[in-house]
Amino acid sequence: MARTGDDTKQRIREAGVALLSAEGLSGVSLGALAERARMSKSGLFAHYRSKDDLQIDLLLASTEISARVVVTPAMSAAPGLPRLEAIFGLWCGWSRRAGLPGGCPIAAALFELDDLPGPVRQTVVDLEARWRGLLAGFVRGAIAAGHLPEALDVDQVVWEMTGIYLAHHAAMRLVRAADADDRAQAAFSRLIASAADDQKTQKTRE
Amino acid sequence: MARTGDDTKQRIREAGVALLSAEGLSGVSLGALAERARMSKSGLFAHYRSKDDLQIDLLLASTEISARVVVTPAMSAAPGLPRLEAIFGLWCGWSRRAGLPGGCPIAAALFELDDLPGPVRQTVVDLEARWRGLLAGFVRGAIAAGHLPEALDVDQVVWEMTGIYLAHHAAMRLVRAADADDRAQAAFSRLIASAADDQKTQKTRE
DNA sequence: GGCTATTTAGCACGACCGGTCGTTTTATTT
DNA sequence: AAATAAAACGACCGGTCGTGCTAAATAGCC
Repeated sequence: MARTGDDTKQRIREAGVALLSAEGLSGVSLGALAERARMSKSGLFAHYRSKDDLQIDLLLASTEISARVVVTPAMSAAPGLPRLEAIFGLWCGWSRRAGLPGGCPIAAALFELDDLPGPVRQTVVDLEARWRGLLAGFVRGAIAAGHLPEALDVDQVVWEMTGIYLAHHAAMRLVRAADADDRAQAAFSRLIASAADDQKTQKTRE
Repeated sequence: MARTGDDTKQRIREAGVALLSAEGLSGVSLGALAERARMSKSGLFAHYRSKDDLQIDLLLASTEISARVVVTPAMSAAPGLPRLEAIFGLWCGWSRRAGLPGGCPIAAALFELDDLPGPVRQTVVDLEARWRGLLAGFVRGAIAAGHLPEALDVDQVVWEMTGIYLAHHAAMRLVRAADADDRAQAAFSRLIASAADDQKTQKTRE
């Protein structure tokens, strides 16, 4: 078996995710990626059916990495609120910790594919929904552990966590603000403190 | 006097901001914009020194619109907290209210120009800083009016408002979530409520 | 070593990119 | 009506884009 092609594909994915992180979806062109993977444009293209296919594969590869450096390590924290706090801390700036040269590829793609339709956009939407569901599970875990009130609007908390993450991304990448981590942590702490007294964020709709 | 060229430039800017809103900076190519402004590529280009120049002009045009539909109307609200609440409400989804076909051009550019350097990026950074300063002024206004505590960390509040705005943008444009406005409003209310009791968000550093 | 399947490279294509050219149209002034 | 200046035009430059088609290299198996 020992097919050589798998090694090459691995190389492509590595270089591709790095490029995706650094320059966004629009920066991932066949030529640029081929150069970085040290192979010809057509040789690279032979591994994919289309550019959409490539982009989707790179997005999936990104989530595989994030699962490895964000979700898995968070599971070693105690269930409930500690685990929720762990995953948020690991989430912010995970791309840096994963050795990527730029920011979170999915966050960038979120804004890049605003509304232009197509399979790539759908992939991003799906990945985002899945991640949102995963976060919601962590929040529910904190509720089950009695650390957060039953009546909490889980989706609202996840929604606001996403906002903090996006602000962190922007602060890090665009403004290059050194205090981004502190700001994000402060915002998250306030969110949790506010969620803890069920007065403020209790569920209003079904 | 009565120069014809100004009308044309006006048409270019209008079509350009619309295109920028719909497809982002990368969607604004000379050819595509020329087609939408119903003129030739070269005729369009004659109005600018370079593509960077064009993009910068369109970004400025966007802020002019936002100033008209966000800042100005907010000034008619009572000074202090009401005015702060007004500008936040007007901020979220302003592009839709301004008749643009897509989302906030600056927010999109924020993520599109992650880190690739150049004059366009610098423009976005500057515009963002200016907007941030403007928001900070509104927050300080609420403090001056006695609606928010003196010890409040103003920048932190602005930072979190930005997060809510970005989450709102993503929810509207990507997920097409119908409840984006409600979510944003709830998050903002919680932020203000939390800021009102100075325990949580008091200034820690200088 | 030769056979065959896979993997890579080479090459060409049409479309579009940002940008420049000389020319034609349009409007203003005399 | 003639002269002049501004504005828009169409053609075209070198490049890069995504994507096919074909040939060369490289592997595993007998």
